Amino acid sequence: MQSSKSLTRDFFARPTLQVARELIGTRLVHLENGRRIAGYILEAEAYIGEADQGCHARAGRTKRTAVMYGQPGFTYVYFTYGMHWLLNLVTEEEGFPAAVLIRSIWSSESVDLISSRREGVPPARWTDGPGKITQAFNIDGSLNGIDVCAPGAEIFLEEGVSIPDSIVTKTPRVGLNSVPEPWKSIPWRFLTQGAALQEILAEDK
DNA sequence: AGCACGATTAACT
DNA sequence: GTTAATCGTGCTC
Repeated sequence: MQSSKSLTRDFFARPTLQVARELIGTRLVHLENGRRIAGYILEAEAYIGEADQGCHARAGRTKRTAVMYGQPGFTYVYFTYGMHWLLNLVTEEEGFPAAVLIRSIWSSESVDLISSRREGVPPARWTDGPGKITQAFNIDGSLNGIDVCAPGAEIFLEEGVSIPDSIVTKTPRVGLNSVPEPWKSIPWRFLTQGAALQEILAEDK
């Protein structure tokens, strides 16, 4: 049974680890020319404050990181490796820089459009990486710093399915190869997978 | 002004 | 397992 209730600012104005965990199972929606492109978030990572040496805010407030210092519930979309856009959602109170990186999604709406943007790729690989998500959902820097809690927002989140703790795994974050400990290994990545998850998704028709 | 590198991906051996 | 692609950002000179 699908719920269409949108996540409000209160959801994002909380500790980042809690937001990252609870985003698992919610639906990300990109309203593109009025058409819904959507899917269930399966993997997310927390980036928390200037002390976190894996977080971009370790460099302090710059033009790029400014949005992380702003209100929770805004997008932080940045460009990396010269070719990929990555989508984050800003968390915690205004003034404290933190965000959640959306790393993996199970595509559920406008799959024909997603398929065409991921030509030759099997469905399970359409959106199983942060750069793949933005490619499939057509998200880029023009959508940086938008309020996902505003009525009619182009990007927003909806209550989706309930994912029990028994099928949520916590691991170190991915790709922080030159980040010092303890930040490199701290388990701030949340993901869900497996047969039990597939059953939950299959029942949400 | 120059430089090293990255919250990645796809295509290799 | 390794590596190229490709460019904005932040740091150093």
